[in-house]
Amino acid sequence: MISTRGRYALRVMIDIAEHGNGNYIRLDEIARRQEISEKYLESILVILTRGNLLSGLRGKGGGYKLTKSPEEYTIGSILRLTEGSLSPVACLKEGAQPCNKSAECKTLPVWKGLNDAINGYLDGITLAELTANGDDYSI
Amino acid sequence: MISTRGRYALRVMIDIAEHGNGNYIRLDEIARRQEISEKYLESILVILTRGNLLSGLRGKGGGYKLTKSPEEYTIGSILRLTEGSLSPVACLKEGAQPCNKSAECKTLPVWKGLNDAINGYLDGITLAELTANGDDYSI
DNA sequence: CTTTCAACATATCAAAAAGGTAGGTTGAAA
DNA sequence: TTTCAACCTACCTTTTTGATATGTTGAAAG
Repeated sequence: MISTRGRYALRVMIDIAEHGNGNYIRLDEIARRQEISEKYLESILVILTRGNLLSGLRGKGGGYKLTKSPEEYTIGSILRLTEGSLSPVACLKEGAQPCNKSAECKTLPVWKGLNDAINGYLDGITLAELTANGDDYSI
Repeated sequence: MISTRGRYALRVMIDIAEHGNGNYIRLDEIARRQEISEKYLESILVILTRGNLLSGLRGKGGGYKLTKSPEEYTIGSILRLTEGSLSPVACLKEGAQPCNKSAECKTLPVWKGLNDAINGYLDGITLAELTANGDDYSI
């Protein structure tokens, strides 16, 4: 359900939040710390950068840093970007053409409810709550 | 996330609950009504039968019927059987060898909470609530 | 102003999963 | 003993996942 792309993305965001302190961090440093291959990690950082969750800077002193403070990222926003969508079924994805049987579909309310449960849960947690210096997020 | 296997399985269970009335229903009848190919549907019914959610009878007058009343099936139990698992990550699947980094894993609590949210929601709905004659399950 | 450094871009690839098809076998009942 | 319909095994195509390799651009230090 959640692929390595999304899981790694979340780990990376935590890593940058904890070690960044507003400075740019190099890709190879993150890769080493998180034990992810540099090349695969790069493809994930591209997504996060294009989605404006991170900003990248080239050349000496370059790397990646957060574009906002950890409290402003929900886990849902990170995973929706990297996974493409968190919808349990295709017909609930953003921009999906509506199913012509949606009126009589007996299962649709289940998927809608599940969708809300998933997104609601993940949007209730921020990146700050997962970092060492963040608040504890246990319920 | 939820594949056609699980989605079809749920639709089929609703179909049998609504049209069965304790009698055996033939596969081709369900396939026609649900507009699913007989062969693909067969592979799904095998899973439901092996998992004892349905019982099958061969020969004339044969088919499939529920093994218990619709109120006794949770949606979660149907989907867990057909999808294999509803865990958002591999390390939370039943019988997965525990990750050696689980102690320091900052993301594990997120996955555990998500797992609980998903299974809790889906185990809170029964098959009876999705059938025409069942109760409305809206919250 | 050129060298260095590190992000950015593109192309390719193998393995696994999803989704579906085909044909034959068994067992229950008429 | 014939018919019917579930059951079983094997195969196949397409898509997704999870990478790897090679080269290009742009920012900054010297």
